[in-house]
Amino acid sequence: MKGTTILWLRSDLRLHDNPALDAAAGRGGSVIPLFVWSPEEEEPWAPGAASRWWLDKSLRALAASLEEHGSRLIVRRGPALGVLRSVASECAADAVFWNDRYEPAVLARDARVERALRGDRIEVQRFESALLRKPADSAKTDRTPYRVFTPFWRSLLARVRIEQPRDPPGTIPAPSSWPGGESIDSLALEPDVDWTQGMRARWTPGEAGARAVLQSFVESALAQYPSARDQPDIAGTSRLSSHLHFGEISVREVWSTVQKSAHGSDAAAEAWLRQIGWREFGHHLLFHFPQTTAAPLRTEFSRLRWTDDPQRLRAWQRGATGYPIVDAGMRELWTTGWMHNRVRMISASFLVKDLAVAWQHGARWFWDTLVDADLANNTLGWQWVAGCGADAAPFFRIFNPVVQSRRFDPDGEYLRRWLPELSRLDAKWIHEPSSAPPLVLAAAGVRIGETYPEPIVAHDRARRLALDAYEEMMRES
DNA sequence: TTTTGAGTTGTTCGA
DNA sequence: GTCGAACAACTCAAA
Repeated sequence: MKGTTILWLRSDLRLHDNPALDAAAGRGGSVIPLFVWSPEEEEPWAPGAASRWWLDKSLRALAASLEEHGSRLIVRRGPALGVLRSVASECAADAVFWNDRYEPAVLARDARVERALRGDRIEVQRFESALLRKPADSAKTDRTPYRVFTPFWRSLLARVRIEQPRDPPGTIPAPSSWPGGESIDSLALEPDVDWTQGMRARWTPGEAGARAVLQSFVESALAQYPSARDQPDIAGTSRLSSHLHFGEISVREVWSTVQKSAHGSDAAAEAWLRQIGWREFGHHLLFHFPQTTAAPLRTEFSRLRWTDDPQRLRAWQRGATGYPIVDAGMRELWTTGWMHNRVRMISASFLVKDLAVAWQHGARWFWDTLVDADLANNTLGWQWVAGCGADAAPFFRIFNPVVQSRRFDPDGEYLRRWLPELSRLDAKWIHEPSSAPPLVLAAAGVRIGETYPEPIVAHDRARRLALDAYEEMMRES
C-alpha cells in the first residue's frame, strides 16, 4: 500500500485531463490537493491585479468540484518548499506530484524544491500538462532553438503525437484526516477597492466555465473564425486565453474538440489551432531565452532610444490618446481585463512606434490588467510588435491606427461601445474625430480637447520619427 | 556544402 | 481607383 501523495496544484486548476492528478489518484494511497500562494517566489512577475481576481474565482470553483469528488483543496501561503515539507510531515506524505510551469522564476524555484524534497526522501514526479510538447524537446536537429514560427510549428505537427484528453479520475482517495489550511478569502486576492464589476459580468473562471466557453465557440463561432477573428465588435475569437493560462482546460482538450468539430480538413480549425501553435512557440521561446521577459532578443534593439515621458504612458493606459481604436481597446482592457487580439496589436504598436515608449512598459501594464496575463504570450507579443523578438514584425511595419480602425471596425460599433462620448458620430468620422468638420462635431456633441482628447501625436510624423530611430540604431551597429 | 526562397497579423508611394 | 514595389536583415529547411 502506497502512502499519501501531495498533489501540488499551480496552473492546472482542473480535474479533467490532469496528468499529475491522474497519477496521484492512481498511486494507491490517499491524495492531498494543495495550492500554495507564494507570489514573492514569482517575482518580478508575480500575478497582477486582474490575474489575482481570476485566480480567486478559479480556486473557489476548483475547491467546490474537489468536494464533489469527496476531496478538498488545502490552501496555504508560501514559500512553497516550507509548506510542502510541513504538509508532508503532518500527513506522513511520501510523494509530491505536480504539473510543470516554464516561467524562469518558477522553473528555478521548482528545481530547488525538487532537490530538497528528494533529500528528504520524498518522491517527486513532475508532469507535462500545459503544452503539446515540452519546451526542452523543441530544438532543431542542430540542437539550437527555433527562432521562426513556421518551421517550429511544422516540426511540432510532424513529430508530436497529441494524446487524447482523459476524464477526471473516478475517485480521489481522501486521507483519514486532513491537514489544516487557510481560507481562500484570507489570501486577499480580490482588490480592496472593487473595480471588478466589468470582469464579473464578462467571465466565468473555473473548469466548468472553460468547458462551456469551448463548447459554445465550437458550435457557434469556429466556422467563421478566419474572417470574424479580426473584428473586435463581435465574439469571433474563442476567448479561451485565460482559461488556458490557469489550466482550467487542457490544451489537449481544446485541440481534440476543435479537430473533431472540423471533420478532417477544415481551414477554420486549422487557423485556430495555429494560434495554439503560437502559444506553444511563446513557451518555447520563454524556456530557451528567459532573458526576453526584460530584454530584446535581438540585442541591437537595446540601443534604440525610447522617450521617457510618463504622460504619454499614462494617456495610453487611460485610453486618452485621441485615437479612438486605441482608446477603445485600452478601456475594454481596463473594464473587462481583456482586449481583442486585433486591438492589442494596434494599441501595442501605437505605444511603441507612435509614442516611442519602451515595449517593457506596455508589457508591464498588460501584465497587471489582463486576466489572461501569461508571461510567455505577453513577452512574445510585445517583442513581436516592437520588432525585436524571434520572427518579429519588421520594424517598418507600423500600424496606422485610423486605417486599421476603418478596416476592422468599419461601422464603428466597437468604438461606440467603449467610447460613449463619440457614439453620435457616424462611421465616416468616428475613426478620426479630430479631422471631422466643426458642424459634424457639434451635431454629435463632441468637443475635441474637452469631451474627447486631441490626438496626442500626429501619426504621420510619429511614424517618420520611429523609422528614423530605427535607421539610426541600425547604422550604429 | 551551398544556394534559394519563404517567412502571422502592414503602409505608403508612385505608376 | 488599383496595383506592385519598397521598406532590412536574418533564420531555416529544402533542394
